[in-house]
Amino acid sequence: MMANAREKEQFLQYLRGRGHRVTGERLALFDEIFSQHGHIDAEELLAAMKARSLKISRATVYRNLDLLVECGLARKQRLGSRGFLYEHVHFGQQHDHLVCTGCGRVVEFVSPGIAALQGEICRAHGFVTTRHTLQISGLCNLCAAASAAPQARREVQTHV
Amino acid sequence: MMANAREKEQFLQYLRGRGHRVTGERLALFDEIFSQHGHIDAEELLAAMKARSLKISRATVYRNLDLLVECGLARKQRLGSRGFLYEHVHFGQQHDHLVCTGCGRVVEFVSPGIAALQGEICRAHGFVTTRHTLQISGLCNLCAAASAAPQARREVQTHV
DNA sequence: TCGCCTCTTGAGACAAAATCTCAACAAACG
DNA sequence: CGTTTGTTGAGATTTTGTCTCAAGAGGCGA
Repeated sequence: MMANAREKEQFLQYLRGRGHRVTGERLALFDEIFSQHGHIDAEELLAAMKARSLKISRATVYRNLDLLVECGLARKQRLGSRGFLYEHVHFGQQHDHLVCTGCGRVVEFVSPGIAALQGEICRAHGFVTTRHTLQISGLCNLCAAASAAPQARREVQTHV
Repeated sequence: MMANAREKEQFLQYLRGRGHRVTGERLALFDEIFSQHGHIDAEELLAAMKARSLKISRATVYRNLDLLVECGLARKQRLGSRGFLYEHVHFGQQHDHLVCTGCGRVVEFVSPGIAALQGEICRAHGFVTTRHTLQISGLCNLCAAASAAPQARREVQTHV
């Protein structure tokens, strides 16, 4: 049950260190996002909390999700065409995303090689790599097959 | 003036091959996006066309931008927190983006190394790399400095 | 513990971005 | 040239997220 003790401690330190208040809503939101697996959007998070009879408003969810992102306990990303998705972050955890532009499927991956090159590129352009994010978009095998099939008789592009 | 002749030919082939009609609006939109440099959103594109006294509606701009993306002549990406940005694509051209999450600045870069690893990762997960996109988010030097300064006296995190 | 100060919250208005509706229009084709 | 059917335009609608401001509550000193 205390699986997120370190993260919660980090959250409390962050709040106090910044002069922010430790409210019931903030703690409830923390618990909720750390009980969720994978990516979830603000609206779903709100619904999940309402379903548990927790009283919290949409505005508060949005505001405090940004707070969690600021202190590094959550990531906020555009993985699909719709809005932002959030996911909680554990100590030392780091992965990036492969997103299918066809069906929206998200695959997590870890690539030390890319991480290293990414660091080089950031440095070369004067970027700081804190809280960086790397995202690759493409078509998953199913969507690639689906999009190729209906155009099977399409003329071969002679250019390139 | 015929600088985009190959691309326009590709567009016409795409339209005819799919049974789509070659309309004045589609050609005008093609000309507009290929006359623009860098990233531009649908609304700006619409405004630019209106400014040239071209008659076209918002819905048509959105619909046909998607068409251009489908045939590979444009890229549609979320580079900022707001909506989508579009850019035209030339034959063989390929670059990726480094986006500052602080100020929204976008830097284009080319990294053969990352491209290769990206290909490997896609293959490993059954993704097809056509029309792929790679995006790195971070903080540019200015934003990093700005965000570090006000918190200079912040306690050192003892974890990790 | 009490009370004050100020930050935070909630409900709904508001704003921004993109899609949808459907009648009028026009490209393609014979 | 006329028919067929994909396309367009204007505005309503949906979606996603932010803003407003009065009411509520955390934190701190006494």
